Amino acid sequence: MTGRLTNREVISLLEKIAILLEIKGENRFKIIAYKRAAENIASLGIELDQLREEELRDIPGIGEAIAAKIHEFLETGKLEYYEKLTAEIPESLLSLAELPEMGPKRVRSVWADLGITNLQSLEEAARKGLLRHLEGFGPRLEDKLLSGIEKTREKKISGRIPLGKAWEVAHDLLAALGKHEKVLKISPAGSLRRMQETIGDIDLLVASSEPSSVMTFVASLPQVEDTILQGKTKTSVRLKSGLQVDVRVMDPSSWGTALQYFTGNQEHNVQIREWALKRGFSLSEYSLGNVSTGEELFFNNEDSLYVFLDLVYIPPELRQGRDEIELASKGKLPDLVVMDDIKGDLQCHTQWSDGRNSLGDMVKGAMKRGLEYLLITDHSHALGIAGGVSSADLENQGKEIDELNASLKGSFRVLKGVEVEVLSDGILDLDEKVLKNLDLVVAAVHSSLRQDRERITERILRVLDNPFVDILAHPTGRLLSNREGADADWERVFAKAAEKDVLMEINASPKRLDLPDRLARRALEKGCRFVISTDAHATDQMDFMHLGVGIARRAGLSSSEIANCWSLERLMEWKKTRLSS
DNA sequence: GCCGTTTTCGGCCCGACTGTTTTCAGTCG
Repeated sequence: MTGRLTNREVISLLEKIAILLEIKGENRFKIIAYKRAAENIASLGIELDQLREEELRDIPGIGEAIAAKIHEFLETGKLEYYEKLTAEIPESLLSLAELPEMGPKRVRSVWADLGITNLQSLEEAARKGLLRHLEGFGPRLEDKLLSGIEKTREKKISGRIPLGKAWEVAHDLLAALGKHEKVLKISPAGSLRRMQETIGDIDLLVASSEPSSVMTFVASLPQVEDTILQGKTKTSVRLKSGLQVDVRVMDPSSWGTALQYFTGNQEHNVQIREWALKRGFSLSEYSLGNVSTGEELFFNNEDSLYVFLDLVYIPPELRQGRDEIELASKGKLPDLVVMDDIKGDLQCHTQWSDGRNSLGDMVKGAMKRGLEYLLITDHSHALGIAGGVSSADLENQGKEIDELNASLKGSFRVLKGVEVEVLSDGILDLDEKVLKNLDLVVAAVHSSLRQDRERITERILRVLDNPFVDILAHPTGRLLSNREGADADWERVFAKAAEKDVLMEINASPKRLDLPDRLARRALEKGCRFVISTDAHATDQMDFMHLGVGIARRAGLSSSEIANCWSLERLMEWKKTRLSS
């Protein structure tokens, strides 16, 4: 056995195989199979190295051949098939395939005809004007490739951005577009609408009978750097921030099919179109065509389209190309939590530690957002960087909270809490006699996240065994596109959390989104219950709640499983029974 | 290479846009 391999490494291997096979010119369905397998692993809530080879085959899209390859790779750290493949097709061609406009055919072409195997030699050939002589190439493409190479070097082609950031950008664009008089309807689409944790580009769908006018307007917006492409119904622009925005304009009569198509994901769309075909209908973004009669059916909303196809409406967050169509056909989709279900926020910070606003302001912020209760959870003192509170501070804060509650006369309830630091051995930073006086206790790991799996797992399990801990904050500790989460054995963590009824947090901070949806789904399967918390360090950050709700919906969570959807009475009753058990 | 409410073999979504063409291939989603 070599060092452990993560799912990420298996996904990367399968993706590389797919691209190499494309360059090789293999059967395209074989290529799709590798890509599908990689995608399905990406949304898996369990580490592959915890599964036996037979169990790998239970993952959709993974059959005998790919299971055997994954198994070999996990066991030996190598894959003979891959080594043979790269002996035939140079691995360095993968870097060419990452360039915009360079797909497998063109990569093969420059390699086979000009012997080009890396970015430098491609750039040289383009500068010398050698590429334009290849079949299907020309001067325009040569220019595009050169600028693509340059942008890649300058890292100007932005990678995926966090969901929260994408919503900020989209919000402005939607507002601007909404003012255009020819815009009849407008909606976010794509991964943004599906609330995926990171977003590659922003997709917007517009209904209008004058597409060209709308698209010209889009290209003229002040945030736009340049127009990547513009056709009759579709335009893509790059913003000054580097982010790409795709706008598709459709006739309002096609709104239902168009929004369905443009929301995806790709795999869900493939499945829904196959599902429609089995029923004799061909689905496109324009309409649903009856294959035998040629009759076209139009849907002005998504709901009626799904219902026509003998399904119930599938919320965008569940359109992941998993088992959602099968569940929808049986009416077994979960009843997903919605923003209106949220009654309180169970993690926030004030000026008592590293928050920007006073306790009173945070309470006002929560009331303004229609909440009924707010748990104050300043950091405990071990987290020096955050100016954490001592037990004496907590006592004084408690008095402030009592006074606030007295003045609020029951219209809102401020709850006493803390985000208590978990030390490296799993011991808490505050005494039990302090913790037991609080309404709810949130425990969090902020340090030594890089401990090996056994050690960090034992550490978290010890926290879950502590009878005073009610909530485990941001369980993995990851920071999106910045820091990987802890490598804990989540199967054991979730089993223990379910046993002890410690609530798993879905932290809605755009930097975190933790638990991630794939792990939250797994936790749900293990019987866990949850909270969705903003972790607000200022009043405006209380608006992060919708991001957390999006992640929860992707995980298939209902309000009954989320403690801050409960009434205050039920929440406090729950706490009481925990203390007495 | 995967998969099964037409199938264990023969299928495996559908269209926009660009640059190269002179009717289309390649890329992208």
